[in-house]
Amino acid sequence: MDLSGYHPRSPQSLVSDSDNYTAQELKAEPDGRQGAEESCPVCGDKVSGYHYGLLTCESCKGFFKRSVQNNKHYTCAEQQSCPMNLSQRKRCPFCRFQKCLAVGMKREAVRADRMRGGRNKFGPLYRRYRQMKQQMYPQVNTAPFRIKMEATTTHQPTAPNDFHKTSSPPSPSLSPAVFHQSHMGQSGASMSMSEDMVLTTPSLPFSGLHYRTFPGFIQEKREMPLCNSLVPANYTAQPIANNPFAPRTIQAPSPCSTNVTTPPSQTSSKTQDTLSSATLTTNFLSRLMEGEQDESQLCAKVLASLQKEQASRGKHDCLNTFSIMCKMADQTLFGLVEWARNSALFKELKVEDQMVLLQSCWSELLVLDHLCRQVTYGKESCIYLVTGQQIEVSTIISQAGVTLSNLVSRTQDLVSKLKALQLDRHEFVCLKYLVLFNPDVKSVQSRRQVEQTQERVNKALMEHTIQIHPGHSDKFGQLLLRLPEVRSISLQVEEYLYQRHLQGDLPCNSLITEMLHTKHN
DNA sequence: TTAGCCTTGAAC
DNA sequence: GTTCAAGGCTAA
Repeated sequence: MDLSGYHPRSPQSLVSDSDNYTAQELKAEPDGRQGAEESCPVCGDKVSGYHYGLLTCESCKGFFKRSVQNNKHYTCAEQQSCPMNLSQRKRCPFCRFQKCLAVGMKREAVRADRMRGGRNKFGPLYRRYRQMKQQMYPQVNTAPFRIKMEATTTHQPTAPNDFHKTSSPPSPSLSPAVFHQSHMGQSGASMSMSEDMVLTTPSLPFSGLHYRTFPGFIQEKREMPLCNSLVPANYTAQPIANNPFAPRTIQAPSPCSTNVTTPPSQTSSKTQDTLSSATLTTNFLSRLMEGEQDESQLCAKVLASLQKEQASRGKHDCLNTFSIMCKMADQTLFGLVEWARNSALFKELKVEDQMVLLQSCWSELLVLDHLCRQVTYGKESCIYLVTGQQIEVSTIISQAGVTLSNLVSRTQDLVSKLKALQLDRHEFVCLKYLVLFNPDVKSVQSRRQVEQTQERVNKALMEHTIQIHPGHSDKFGQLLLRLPEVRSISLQVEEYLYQRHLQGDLPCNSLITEMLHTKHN
């Protein structure tokens, strides 16, 4: 196993003991988010540290260990969906163990030889998780945001499907987003990030940052503290005319209540077979959609990160535009890594394979993410940033060098093609999975498993395009034909970023830098 | 069987 | 020498 590839011991590495966010720190820090006493993802009890792959409490650690060591086979007396919390965790070991596995506890971390002490292969993984947590939930409570914000135009955009509006306000703990709203308020704003360029937000298509999401889509049900509470329980998203990201006529059943591995019900009718196949595809796609990150949350994280970065600098030491862009990309990348890590399909892979796959495709995922944002929100002549700001393509091209201009042009060309194809959200997610599950990556151990998943996603994408766009028979092929260009752009991005890094332009303590180093080492 | 505390030992 | 995630011990 070679984990060093994923955690280079370079001087630029983020990973250092002083940077690590230990379980002790997690418990001790008074900060409202990261420093808060984290709760066990299985039962909600207080975590005692990393156990078998993730932060859990002492009792679930012991329970998981006993279950695996003694090869326990529990049964559930109910419907295999027993509530799991501090007071009820002892009631149903079956559901408890299932929850342990579902949240990502790893059987392989329980030692077969029962050897005590020492560290295991998950050490680097734990470090990575801490690092991600630190980056994704920075402490931003008190430091003033020193990026200059200037209100320019009064603008109160209306969301096309703003069903969150009447709900309760977001949690006060979401300080970055709250800050953003209170400072940008009802106005458009420009962010003077450097002397060389000013980004403006002349027209945001959403009524409020907190409620921004892909229009027409129900919020993800799980792990969505921001939006989940804002969606009425009985809400059903309605398709929006001409909105490629709106759900179509085929309504996906709740992913929680369906089992994609369940064979179709017995029927001899060809029509029914087709319907069952369509349902299976829809269910599978729904599962893929489960882990999609909410755009507003990502936006809040990016803003928080920028705020933290700026707060740590001197009053007259503003981030330049390139640094801000890098920071945005870095936070987006953290989000993508988190997305992959939370994916049920991805979790089935060995940790080593997860790492090499992510290491191989991170830049492609970034490019795809960017493309999706442009297709969804972007205007023809603007680039839509993850922060909700827009920047004129002509401004970039006039001020950027040859390589960057070329990259922007190529990307915009691709955006145009994808817009013409009316890429929808399901298709976009499938493309991400196809890129992630690449069996051709060198040193993948479970190649067959990766291959099978890729084939499965491929099939789902094909069936989806046929179901949703029956009049556009070649859409599937057209979508796949875009992937080599995505790959090509991503390689050019990597090369460009590496050159900027060698020139000292890239922030050292970034995930992107680390990824670049790993590749070049 | 559970769960809190203790011991261990490789990695740093 | 320190850290921290393993396994072990044991009272409830």
